[in-house]
Amino acid sequence: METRRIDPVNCSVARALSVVGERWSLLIVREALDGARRFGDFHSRLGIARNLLATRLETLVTAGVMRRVPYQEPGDRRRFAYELTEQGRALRPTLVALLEWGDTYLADPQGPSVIVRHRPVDDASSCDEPVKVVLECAAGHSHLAPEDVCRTPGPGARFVESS
Amino acid sequence: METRRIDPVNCSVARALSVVGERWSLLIVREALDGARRFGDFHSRLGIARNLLATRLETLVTAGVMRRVPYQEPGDRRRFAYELTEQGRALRPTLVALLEWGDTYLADPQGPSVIVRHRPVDDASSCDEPVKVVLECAAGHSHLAPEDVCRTPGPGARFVESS
DNA sequence: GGGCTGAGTTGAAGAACTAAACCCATAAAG
DNA sequence: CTTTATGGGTTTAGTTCTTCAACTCAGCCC
Repeated sequence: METRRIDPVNCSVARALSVVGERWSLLIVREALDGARRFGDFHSRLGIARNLLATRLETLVTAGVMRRVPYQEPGDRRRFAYELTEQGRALRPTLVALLEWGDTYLADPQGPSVIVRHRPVDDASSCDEPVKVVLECAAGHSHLAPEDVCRTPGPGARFVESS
Repeated sequence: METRRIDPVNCSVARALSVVGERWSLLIVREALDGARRFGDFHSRLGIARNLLATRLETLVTAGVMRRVPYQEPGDRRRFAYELTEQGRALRPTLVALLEWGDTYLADPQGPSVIVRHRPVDDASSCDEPVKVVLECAAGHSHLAPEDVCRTPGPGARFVESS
């Protein structure tokens, strides 16, 4: 029997992974969300090989996730920093989801090493409660369980035949 | 089989990525969420090399993301299928977040190829609206922007020296 | 000039990925 | 009872990615 299925490779998940699916990309984005800006920041925080860091940063810049901005500190030469674009900051939910999953199933015996809180950086005034990622539908139903959702073809769907 | 696992940083994101951060792992989980069960399902849907699929499935099984279950179809020999554990199904929000990010920034010109809807598989009765992932804090503030959250140390935090 | 620092490059070794051929057990066909 | 087909892998060979360490380069500081 032939069935038509959504082409699994023509899919935003696959495209997203082709940009941030490499071993270090999401960790680089995570450090950037946490304030890393310079080559050496990323290198020393992550322990990634320098050449790999260079090519990853370049990949992320050409993909539009990060931006290479010149800067100059007084009494120092002109250098480059890497900062997230809006596209890069939009990866926050993905990282929170991964963090939550890791905390739940691969936890350090001492508990999570990082907690994401509801507070803009450098603003001590707001609510500060831990943040979770939840699935919510357009009709307003929130906290959907993984079983409560399914994939359906969208306008850009390609189909493949399979037996 | 020996698995490498170079815990780069003590963080659940890094630990999560050491399980599902390899090139195909999340796509395998995605196909499983969409109903793939057998070796050949994954192979034909994804086009992944067979040996790699075999080791990925083994990795996912030993990591507790999938389970290897024997089954037998009438008039056929006993075979094995791979199904997600609860831990594996819990990756749904991560995949929805990646899908959303890909749809927003790497979209196919025709629009998304996949839409996730609020409906249990094979239940035509429920609301069917598209699903999004949102950040929500324990105090009930919902739809937090990436800028509204920050990382803070948790009970299991390790600290490293850096200059 | 000589040394130091941040920001990379280069190169060799090893690990991971790909593709294609091969293997094995069962079952169905001849 | 031999042959062929099929699902589910394993082997092998070749290519690409990662890693680590060593090297370069430009500008500041003495």
